[in-house]
Amino acid sequence: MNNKYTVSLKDIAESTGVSISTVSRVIKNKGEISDATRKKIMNAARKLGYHENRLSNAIRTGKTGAIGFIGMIDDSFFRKLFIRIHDELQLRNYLPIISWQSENEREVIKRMIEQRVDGIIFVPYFDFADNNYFLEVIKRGLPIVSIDRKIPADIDFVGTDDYYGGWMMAKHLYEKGHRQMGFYHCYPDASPANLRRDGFMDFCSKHQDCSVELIGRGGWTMEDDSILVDFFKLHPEVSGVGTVTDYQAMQIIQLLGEIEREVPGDVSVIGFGNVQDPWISRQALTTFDQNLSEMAKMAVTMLFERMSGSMTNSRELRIKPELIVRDSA
Amino acid sequence: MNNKYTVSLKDIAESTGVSISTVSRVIKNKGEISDATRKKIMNAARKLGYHENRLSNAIRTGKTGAIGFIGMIDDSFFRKLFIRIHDELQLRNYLPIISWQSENEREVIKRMIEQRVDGIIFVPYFDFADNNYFLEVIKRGLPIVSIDRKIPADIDFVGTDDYYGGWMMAKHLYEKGHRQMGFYHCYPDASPANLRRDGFMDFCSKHQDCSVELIGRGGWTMEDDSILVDFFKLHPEVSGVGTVTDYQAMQIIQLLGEIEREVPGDVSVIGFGNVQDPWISRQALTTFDQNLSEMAKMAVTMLFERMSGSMTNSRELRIKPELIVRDSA
DNA sequence: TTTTCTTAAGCAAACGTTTGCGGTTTCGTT
DNA sequence: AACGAAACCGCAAACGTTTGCTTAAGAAAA
Repeated sequence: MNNKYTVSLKDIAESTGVSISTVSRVIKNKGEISDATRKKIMNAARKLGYHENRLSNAIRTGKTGAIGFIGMIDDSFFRKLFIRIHDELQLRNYLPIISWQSENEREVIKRMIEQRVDGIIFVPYFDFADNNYFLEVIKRGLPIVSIDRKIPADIDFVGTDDYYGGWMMAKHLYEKGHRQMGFYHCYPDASPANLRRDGFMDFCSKHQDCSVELIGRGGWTMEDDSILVDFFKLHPEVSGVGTVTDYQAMQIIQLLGEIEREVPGDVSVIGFGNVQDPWISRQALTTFDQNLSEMAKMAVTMLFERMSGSMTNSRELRIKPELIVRDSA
Repeated sequence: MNNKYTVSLKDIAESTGVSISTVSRVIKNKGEISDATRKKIMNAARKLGYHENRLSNAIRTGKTGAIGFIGMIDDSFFRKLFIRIHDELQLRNYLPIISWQSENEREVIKRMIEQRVDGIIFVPYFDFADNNYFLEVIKRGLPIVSIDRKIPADIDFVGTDDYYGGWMMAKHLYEKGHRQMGFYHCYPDASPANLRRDGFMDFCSKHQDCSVELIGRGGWTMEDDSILVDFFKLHPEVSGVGTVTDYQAMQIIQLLGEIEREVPGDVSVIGFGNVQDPWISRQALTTFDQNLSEMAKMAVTMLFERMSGSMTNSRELRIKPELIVRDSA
């Protein structure tokens, strides 16, 4: 290292007049060292401000102590997920390297391999199409686990049981007496959203006295209020509404207020995600908790299992979301 | 490396029958190589899936290509800041290693030094008290820049001109005709919040026809609605309210609605931060933009200047926030 | 044919560690 | 006094690169 601020074993060795090996043994507390030299070396190390050099160890052992996290943390869900993953990694004395790219993940993965991360946790932003490079990387054995959204590759996966969530959402509304349902669905390309919709629709199909209508078209947030307004003009009988995210649910509740429909008096609304940002609303939202802590813990556990080489077949783990009944449904 | 999935120059050399040096020269495009061997080596590299090894280069040059980011990204402000810093780093082909710790930052800094990051961007969570270890690290020359909150150490700083922001906040209300002001202040330990308050109060003091009252006590969010309700019972004449964050502003606006005071008809409210989460509110908020892109760019620029060793004295840069007039004031 | 020049590619050292092996003390026993 | 054992510590190789120096071979010039 030509950095003036990094201190090496060599520096300590030279300042104390012993060999590098001896210094290493003292620092690592291995082998037999006399008390005199041990003290001498420890003092020098403290004085010089020595810090273990993970790089040179990484070069020998192949373990950098860094995990790559690929995923945009703009969204509240992904951010919370990342925070918990960070905490799990911190417990294991690992450090996360995080990056993302809007168009494709190729460059980011490449860059992380260059940095020799020990494994990658991958949260796809889109449903994944071009995965040639990805497959190539996996084939060579880089430990990877993906979260939330399954990609067409044979790798470990941890996510929410979205279909179950959608099903239970409809079930709850049904048990509360609602028979005319609406499902607000705006994520045509997102498999978790599609699964929730499928669960919701399937429950309704299975019950003859239950009807369901799809609300919405468009993108991630509900920019165009008229979609919902028009829907309720057309279907004034709908009294139970399921959504894909808490944000949608909140927007819908606010909009319903503006067209003089009370929640949950006239219409019940259920969200998904249990985001609970303190400012999101003053109306306590009935929603589904995705148990992010569990997801994070399982993802990291699976990654480390794969890093230790103990697993062979890829696994898929879907955590059941938990209904949180509050005031909106 | 004992990882089966990493490919070294040696692997390429062995598979093509040339020396490691030759392979290196081909990969790095340095020195004179015959077309035949160049092609042979390039093909082998592609086939084996070679990726540059930053670690072994780091061990020689002292440059890892990784930057440490220390700061909790729970808050929307810090998250957006981090996202922009990430983008700035990505432009320079650097990767961020991110971590934080609730109690103190000592362990995190230590861990990042172990990882031999080339520099650290530090966003203090609290106002910083115990900085012995910190100073020690800085003294040895690790390039650091801190953001948003100044810490008692002689390091580069980039932040918002908070005092100016508070001043302009009051000025805008004043120019809109308000003479009875309130300032909602709930962050006793946060210097940016204190500076905004100071600016706000000072403006009011400088104008004899202008009175100001401090609202609030407590933590980060306004858990206790009664604080505000009581305040307006006591001071019904207050018509202009400044706050420290957009979240506070939004909560206040919502609460004002509940006690039948119209915004901005009866009371004007200004936020700070221009968070603009799409779900934060349907009421367009008058607020101050902190120009996060500029902050991120300047922080990274300053860090790289220091990394290149060109700067000596520490610098302090405060970016003026920009008033964004919308519908709440 | 011999010398010089150019081109192409290998050798070896260095970066910071760890660790098996071996070497040198020191001390206790006979 | 001589021996053996234990305690302590250094040597050197290895991890993957880069790069100045050296070597080798072939071509051009003398």
